Amino acid sequence: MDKKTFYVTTPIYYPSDKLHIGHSYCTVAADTLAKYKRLRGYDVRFMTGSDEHGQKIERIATSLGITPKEYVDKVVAGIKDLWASLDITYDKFIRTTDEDHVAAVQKIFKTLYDKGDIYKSEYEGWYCTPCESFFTEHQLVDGKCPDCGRDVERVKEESYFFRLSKYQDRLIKYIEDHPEFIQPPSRQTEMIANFLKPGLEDLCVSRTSFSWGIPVTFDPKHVIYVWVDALSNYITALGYGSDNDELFKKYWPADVHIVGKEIVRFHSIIWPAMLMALDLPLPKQIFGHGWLVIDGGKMSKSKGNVVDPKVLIDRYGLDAVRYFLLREIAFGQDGNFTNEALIQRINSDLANDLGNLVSRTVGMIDKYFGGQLPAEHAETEFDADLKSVAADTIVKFEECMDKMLFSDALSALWVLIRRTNKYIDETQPWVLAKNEEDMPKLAGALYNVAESIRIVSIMLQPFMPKCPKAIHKQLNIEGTDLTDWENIRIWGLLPKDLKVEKGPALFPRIDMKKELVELEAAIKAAQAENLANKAKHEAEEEKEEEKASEITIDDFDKVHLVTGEVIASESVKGSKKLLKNTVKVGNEVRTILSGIAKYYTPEEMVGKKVVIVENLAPRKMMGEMSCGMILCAADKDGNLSLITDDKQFESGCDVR
RNA sequence: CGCGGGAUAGAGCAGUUCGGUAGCUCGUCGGGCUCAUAACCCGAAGGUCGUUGGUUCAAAUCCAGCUCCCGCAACCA
Repeated sequence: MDKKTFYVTTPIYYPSDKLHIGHSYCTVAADTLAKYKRLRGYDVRFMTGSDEHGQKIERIATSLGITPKEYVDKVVAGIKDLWASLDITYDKFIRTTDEDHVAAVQKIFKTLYDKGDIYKSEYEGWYCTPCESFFTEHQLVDGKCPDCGRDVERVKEESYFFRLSKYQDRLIKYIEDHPEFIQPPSRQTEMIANFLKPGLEDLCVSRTSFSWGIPVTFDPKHVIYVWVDALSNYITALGYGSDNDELFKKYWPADVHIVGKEIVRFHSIIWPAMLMALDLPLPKQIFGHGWLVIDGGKMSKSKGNVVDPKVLIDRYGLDAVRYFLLREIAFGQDGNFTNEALIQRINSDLANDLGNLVSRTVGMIDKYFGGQLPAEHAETEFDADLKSVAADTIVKFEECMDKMLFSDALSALWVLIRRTNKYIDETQPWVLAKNEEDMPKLAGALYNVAESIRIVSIMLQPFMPKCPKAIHKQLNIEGTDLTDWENIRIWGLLPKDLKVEKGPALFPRIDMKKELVELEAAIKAAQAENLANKAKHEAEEEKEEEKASEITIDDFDKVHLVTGEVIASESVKGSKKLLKNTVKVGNEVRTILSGIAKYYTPEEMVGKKVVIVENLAPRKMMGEMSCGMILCAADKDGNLSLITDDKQFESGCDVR
């Protein structure tokens, strides 16, 4: 008989920037669910990917002087890297630039057009020329562009529209008849009250204002806008609309689309309407998870407070990061991300409770029995309760996992871990070890602890890729069926004469005070690097614009360039970038501050014949007046190289 | 009156569906133990459950009003 299938997806992420910890959160949750379902014997299909079209990508690529495809190729490589470092076991990574996706989307668009669910009309809205962006009435801020604050103009653009309004009543009915469709329930309330009840407008599904997208086959000046392009990925990735739709037949409808709360709307209204239009079944569930918030506010690039998951993984390992994300925050709600909480979780839950439990257990078997238990065991009065807590934990854990209550599942699991620690205190192996006649009791107690650890390790597997394996190695059951879910309820499967191998600490304790300082510095450094990259993008974008506009010889004459000789140079207090240079220009001596400290030492500067902008308006920097500017060549990474006078003329020569 | 979420011990949260002695983790204090990663186990202190009013024998929970915080308002997980 065929196994039951389970199809789970994450959103496809927009590669306009590096992904942050929030994206990791969503993907780790989906991966944990996928791993759990595989463990429970399901035939799982787990998909993630990237949504690569659109104006924003086009613009970034242009500013970098590369094609959009070259740009997204680079970002996607980074995303795949990140997923590898978190052990994300996706079965398929779809890219909306994949050929088969493009073809399928074009087919879907045509089908909907032929059906009359897509029609051609005019899109009317406000247009900001400098931003090249359209806005609706609502989006404007005081009647001006929400991005740049400049005036906007009323424009009409020919566009294709999807008859979203047609499906409004069917959607309301479907959602009301299927209370499990939108999770958690508060999202359902929001969707109905906020969007469905006020009425749906038809949706603009094509654009002519940019070209980086999938062309409409029968009207190529239009590209298909994000809705049809991106949302369709969930079925095109299964081969829908291609010659081979076996996967589609097998896995659709999806069991759950895991999405962030801000895009629940697209997944619970637009996407189902599209599916209805295509006469396809709807996904069984849309789960809208919450956000990781920092200092009470959302993480955003403009605030510069995004957390780079790589930094955390490098410092603490993927197990700890995955555990923290799913334990600390109730899935479906917002939760705080703080460095303190992260380290605290690692220390109390992972190092103290779990890591130490394994360590003390294996340590005692080593110490009292030379690493191998004798086969003769005796019971203690505490055994029954430990076994019953273990049994209860399994039931609770399964219930929580089925409802995607990851945090509660882990919380339940830790009840068993603590109970096991307590069992050690109750049985007092160190006392039993003193009497020869208590050896069977001692062996039995340690055996029970090991069994409990085995059961814990089975439940841990979906959450942590590494730690359960390390435990199995220490218990000598790596790769056996003792780690399968089928064997989780049977107490006593470990060999009676269990042999153990002490390993390194699973989660070393972290010195909170010291680590906080270092971690903060590491996060800041990563953020600063991101900001610098962003600034570089913007600078290059500006350069691009400048290049485009030609200047006349008169314009050039305005800039007065002369040669000068650096006769003294010193670093500027409080600045890492600036050098204060004393420059001789003919008979004149002037002070010029220059941001080249990273590339030249003051000693190197002295004696250099440089080119300066003589008539630049003086400017104060770091408390010093700078008169003029020293010219440098800058490569694409921002490295600087002085422009010098090849024949070493006297200083003060005109440069033209 | 645009919509949604939130307000519970020093911190972070659960409990609110279907009213009935206020619970968890961390932190603090005290004790126990010594196998272990200064860990583990036990105990204690600490809350007028945002605010005002209502229903009820009984309200964190139901109803009405108010205050403050966060988010959304057509692609930020």
